[in-house]
Amino acid sequence: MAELASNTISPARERILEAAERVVGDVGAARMTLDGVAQAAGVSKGGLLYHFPSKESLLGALAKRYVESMTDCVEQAKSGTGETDGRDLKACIVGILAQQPRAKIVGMGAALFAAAANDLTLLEVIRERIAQYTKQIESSDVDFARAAVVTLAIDGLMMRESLRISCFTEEQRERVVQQLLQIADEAYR
Amino acid sequence: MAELASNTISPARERILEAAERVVGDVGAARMTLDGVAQAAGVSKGGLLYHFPSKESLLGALAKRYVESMTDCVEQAKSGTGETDGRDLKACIVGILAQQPRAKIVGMGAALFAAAANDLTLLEVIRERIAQYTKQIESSDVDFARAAVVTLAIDGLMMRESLRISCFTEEQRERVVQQLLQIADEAYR
DNA sequence: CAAGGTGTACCGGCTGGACGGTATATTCAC
DNA sequence: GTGAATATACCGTCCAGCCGGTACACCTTG
Repeated sequence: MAELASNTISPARERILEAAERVVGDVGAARMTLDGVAQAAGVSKGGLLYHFPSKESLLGALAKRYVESMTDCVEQAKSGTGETDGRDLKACIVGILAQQPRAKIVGMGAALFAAAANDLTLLEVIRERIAQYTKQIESSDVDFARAAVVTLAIDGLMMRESLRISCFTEEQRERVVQQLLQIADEAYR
Repeated sequence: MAELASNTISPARERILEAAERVVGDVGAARMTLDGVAQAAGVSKGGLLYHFPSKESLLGALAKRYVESMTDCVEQAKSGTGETDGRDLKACIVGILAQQPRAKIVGMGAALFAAAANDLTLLEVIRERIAQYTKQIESSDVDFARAAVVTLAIDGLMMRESLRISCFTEEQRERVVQQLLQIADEAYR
């Protein structure tokens, strides 16, 4: 478990969020109920509602958590490889796709779809993040189109894996990641 | 119960499917109700239930329609550019991403997510299609990794647009498509 | 051809159950 | 004892699926 530097962290709160992700992955976004999440988290419904006053707030927290966790992964990979900032395209690839507990990313993707299924506006957080990133690669000296293709491919792979419709073998997946790294390199000519 | 052969095209049936896509796009997957779809299609709920005996069957039809429509787009683009088969990577790009009524793809993507939200198993159709396509690019003489990246980027862009979180300008999007075409070309060296 | 029969397409009300949310009770920490 | 954290019971709403009915287009058959 990584320690979260953000706001006050309640252990129960975290347990609920994790349980919610599990439930979504198991039964699908639309069939995720508050009772189900509470049961999976080992908490009563009232306890759940204490931490998240409404279903929407739970979904919102899930979406927010997704963005934060994603940024964490990239940040971690960036400091790990010692890349200068402005060149975090490769950190995205390594940080997101080569993550050790693969299930983490899959679960968070599923949570994202849950948020989307229940309320499209909950995706605003993601949209802002994408807008920010798009602007970043546009204003830097990197080849825009190549960099954009890399980010799109990352999204595509994540989506497939979250929806469990990815059909790559481990070896094929590794080759794809290597290819993405190469395209990212080419973008820095 | 009336079993409909998959080929029979009832005008009402088609109208319902289109309405369902519209509703999903408007209110989100989880808030899609049979009443809402029936109203949007200009039929009564009973009429809807006549064509689709259950909500699941409606969702299933939506997913199936998605796959079929996708194949149609590619097939159409392939015959349009006169490419030899085995080289339909570029046809995928042109057929799916450069589609004229953009809303069509967006709507179908939304429908796909609706199906996924209500029942993960409905995605089996998509999974099979992806498996088939993965095998195809693996066994052909095309550079597997490059081709895979192209398909992933297509998926990523489609997903972003279906979820309305894409932030590209028209001009940027065009450059991305051109870049994909170029990478597809490079894959055939 | 008329009268009754049969199948298709569609309608709209109903209901049982599920689900989100509230109100209230209880426990625990300080 | 005070307030945070958690549990239980309950309420109102919403919705999927069912059912009985209608309209109409066809057969039959006498």
